[in-house]
Amino acid sequence: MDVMQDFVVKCRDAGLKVTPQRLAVYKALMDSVEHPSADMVYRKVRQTLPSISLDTVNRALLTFVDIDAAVIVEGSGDVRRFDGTTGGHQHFKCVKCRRIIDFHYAPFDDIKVPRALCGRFKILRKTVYFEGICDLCMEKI
Amino acid sequence: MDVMQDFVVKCRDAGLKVTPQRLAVYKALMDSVEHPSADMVYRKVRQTLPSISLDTVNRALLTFVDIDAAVIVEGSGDVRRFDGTTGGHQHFKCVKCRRIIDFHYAPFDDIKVPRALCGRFKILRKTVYFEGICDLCMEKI
DNA sequence: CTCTGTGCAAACACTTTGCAGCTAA
DNA sequence: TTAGCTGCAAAGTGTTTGCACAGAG
Repeated sequence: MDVMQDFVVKCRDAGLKVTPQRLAVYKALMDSVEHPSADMVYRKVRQTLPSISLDTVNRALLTFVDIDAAVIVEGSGDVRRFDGTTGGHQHFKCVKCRRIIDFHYAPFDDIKVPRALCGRFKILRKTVYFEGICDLCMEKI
Repeated sequence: MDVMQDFVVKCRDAGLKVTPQRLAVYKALMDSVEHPSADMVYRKVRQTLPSISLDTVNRALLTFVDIDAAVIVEGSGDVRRFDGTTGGHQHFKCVKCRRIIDFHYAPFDDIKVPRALCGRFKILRKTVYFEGICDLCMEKI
């Protein structure tokens, strides 16, 4: 299955137009491993689409979140960062360099929602999230 | 044990001065259940200390995080919010009204860190975090 | 007395909004 | 053709920084 093709289908299903900008933003997001901010995506997209504006990138990313084609990475008070891979992994964030690293530990994939919660709220997203100091930053100390 | 007394000790241990501002900010944070932003704390503190500035509140809160007297609540791209209770509970956040609700489910208190991670990184914080739509917002739909 | 903390103000970074022209469907 | 999208510009919001003075230790 082609990732870009899936994306086009997702847009169509949501009644969204498939524009060159959206395609470029999505591609840049999917090519990233660093869980980029809007600005990081903007810089990358400009290499192929120099006329695009930061606002468009921002709006595109937020739209992707709406249609479940991306997620906003959880984190403690920092710039908003995105992830084009919407499931099947967890995040570790370095509090020094702010690098976000994916990891996958199967037991965390589908953790149980306490009864007290699922009765009262509609749970849309469940995450396990770690913070700490990464290997590279440890060396520097 | 007195919470404020503990705080004073924590400051002293860290070599921080115990100022009226810090005491007031800490008290306001501990009296809050809404996981306030700097601005929310600021408004509350001004009722008792009208001359305090937002910057001081902000700096005080960040200092508290440094000395482990508070944590920044995890969340997906939004204003920074604080919690004076540093452990023993988890957070649910409503994506509509941005309300943050504490819950406690014992199995989440001390989740296991995958071997692949703890070898490479120094883990400082482990959280389980849920997002969704809260009871009040469900009614409105 | 000394050195940290505070208040003020400005700078900064990120995000959001309004609008006119453009373009995918 | 036309509803939705883009680019530009400006405003808004939240956060950080520099500095002189004040106050805790």
